[in-house]
Amino acid sequence: MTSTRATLLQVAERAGVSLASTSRALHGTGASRAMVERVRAAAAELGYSADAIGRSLRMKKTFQIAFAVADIGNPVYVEMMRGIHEVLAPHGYRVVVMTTGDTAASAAELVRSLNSGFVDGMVVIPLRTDDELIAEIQRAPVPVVVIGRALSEHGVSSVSTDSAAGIGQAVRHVLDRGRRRIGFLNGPLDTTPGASRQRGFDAAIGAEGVHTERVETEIAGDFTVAEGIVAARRLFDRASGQAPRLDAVVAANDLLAIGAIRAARELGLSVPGDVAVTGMDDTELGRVFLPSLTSVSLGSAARGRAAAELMLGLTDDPDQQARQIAVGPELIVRESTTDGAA
Amino acid sequence: MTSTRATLLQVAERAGVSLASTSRALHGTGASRAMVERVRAAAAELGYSADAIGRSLRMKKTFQIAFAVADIGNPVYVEMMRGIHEVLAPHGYRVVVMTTGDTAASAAELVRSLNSGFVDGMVVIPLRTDDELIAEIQRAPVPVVVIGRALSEHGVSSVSTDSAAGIGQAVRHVLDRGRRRIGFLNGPLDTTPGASRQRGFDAAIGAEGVHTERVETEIAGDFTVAEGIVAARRLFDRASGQAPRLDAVVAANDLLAIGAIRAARELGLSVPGDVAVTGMDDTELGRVFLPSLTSVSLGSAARGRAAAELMLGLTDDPDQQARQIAVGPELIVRESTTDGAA
DNA sequence: AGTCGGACTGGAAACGTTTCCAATCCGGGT
DNA sequence: ACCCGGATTGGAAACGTTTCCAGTCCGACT
Repeated sequence: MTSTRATLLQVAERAGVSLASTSRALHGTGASRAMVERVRAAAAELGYSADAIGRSLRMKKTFQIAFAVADIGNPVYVEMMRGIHEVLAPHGYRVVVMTTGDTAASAAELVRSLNSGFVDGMVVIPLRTDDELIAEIQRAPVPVVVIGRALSEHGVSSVSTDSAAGIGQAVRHVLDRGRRRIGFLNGPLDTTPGASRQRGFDAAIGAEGVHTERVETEIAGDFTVAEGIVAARRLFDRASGQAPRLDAVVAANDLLAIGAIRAARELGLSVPGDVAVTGMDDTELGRVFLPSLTSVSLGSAARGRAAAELMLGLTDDPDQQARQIAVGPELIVRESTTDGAA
Repeated sequence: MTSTRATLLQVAERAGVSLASTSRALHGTGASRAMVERVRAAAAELGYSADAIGRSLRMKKTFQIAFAVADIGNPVYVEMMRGIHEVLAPHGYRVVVMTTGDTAASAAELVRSLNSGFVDGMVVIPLRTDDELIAEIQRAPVPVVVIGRALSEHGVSSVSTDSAAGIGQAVRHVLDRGRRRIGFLNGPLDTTPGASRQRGFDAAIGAEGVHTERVETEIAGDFTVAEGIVAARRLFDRASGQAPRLDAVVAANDLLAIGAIRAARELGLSVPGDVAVTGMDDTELGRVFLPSLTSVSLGSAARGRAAAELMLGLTDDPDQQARQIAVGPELIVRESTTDGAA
């Protein structure tokens, strides 16, 4: 019952050999069979286990990767974290979670904190991106991988997904099902996802050969169910007095979509009978909801895994060229746009 | 554009003062006004920021706390992590996430890994607990706080909740609403939550003055929606041929509850009309579900915060007496047990 | 038998920080 | 003018590990 942990030096003394040999014997290279055995025995007797800090100091490697998001607790981020952890853990890396806050400046500060060297790299999902943040990423002392916008022009490694194209898939899907009066429920336009999804919607509606009777866009205060309900009410209200009621709502994420469904129910509208609803992100929430939610999967776990793979490559060779990986969106059709009749 | 980060020694040379004074000036105690200014200036010019590893080695403190759960990704754990992070971050602690795997042995191994000293403490949520795990916790070189079972008798700090009492609240609630044919949908009995919730259910049903017409228990293979659906089908099937159909299902967590609702819908049963359903954990999933889910809140975020507070106390004084905190369960009534008629 | 080379070992330095201890400085009281 | 003490300062050690370098040993080849 030693109150203090055994050190390598103590193992060395116990085994009656030098510190250097002890290290070699335990770490594994260039030690004789006999030496290894002898040292192992001594280490076992003392219950030795190597100190991570001492090792880190000497090796200049912490075996830790930071994962920074605006809000741990958001299901999408959680799934990414799971993906990241899944890839990194088998390689001996620990994952440190951090929160960026929701401004680009606070994210930049977090990136700057990498200077203290507590981690070998960082995977970050900035809600908003500006030049300062990009500059900070470029001058970071360890590899940084961005999940979100593709940043090839800045020489930053990133994992992106074409959420604009994803919204396009959703729009075409509801058009295919004969809907012509379409509402788009988006989140704040000054966020990265908000901006690109708006772009995707406008492009899809404006595309060659698309015929609609009515198109409305409404912006929610945030990407949450609560804000989704409020904004969806406005959307339906706006559409009410006038002639044709909306028969489809394309939402910028699953939470907003669920908000839309709840608002529709309040008005006595059935989903998908009166109004079809699509979400985005393919969260568990949407999967188990009633009706289950048609949603555009952006491959959260896949993006997390991809980011982790990129990171592993960069930690091996920090000077390698920045790479971009794109994960394709995929429409998952479920009950909220299809029930009974085709 | 120095390719390598500045070290304290470089700052000292630049300022033309000793290493010791430089450290004091930046860290803050026992340095003259002039010295502080001089060193600060030099540090700023070099873009110096202290190396976390060097500091950790010397101070024997990592400013990191581990959070270990079976499965990051489970909404309940995520909320706890958020609570933990919320309390710890302002004190300068980082949170390292780790997965225990679902056996007691693998959790024990994780606790043993604390010997490498990469972290100042650990908050762990063991799915299963055995003597080895407890022993490992007791001999850990840093404070360990357990969320789950109260472990006062072993001198282990823990944050617990009386989920048995919580199930009791749910049972009484459905009884109050006139339901008499009650099914209990539980998860595996060899898990900590499974065991105590079963105990709570049995106690509530067996309590003085409780009148029921029918009581059934069904065990799902896991605490998931998918397993919940399967087990709920068995529950309803079992009840079918015979006379009175179940009019309430008490589920051991929200995921199982949602599984029960889906299974009920398959059979054409309305919720809460034909069958009332309660969950446990008060997850966002349940909050936004349709119908919104009556659920027993075990205060996930609150337990996370409490565990973090305990941890802060222990890192200040590792030898202080182990403490136990209990967070009371609270029934949150929503649509799945009440709609229209009282 | 003498030399060469490979395999192994030990000494010592280095990673970047904080802090103990001794030394220096300065002003004020005698 | 001298000494005392508080306030600052610098030197050096220490935290625990890995790894460079030089040295030792031993078998094998000429």
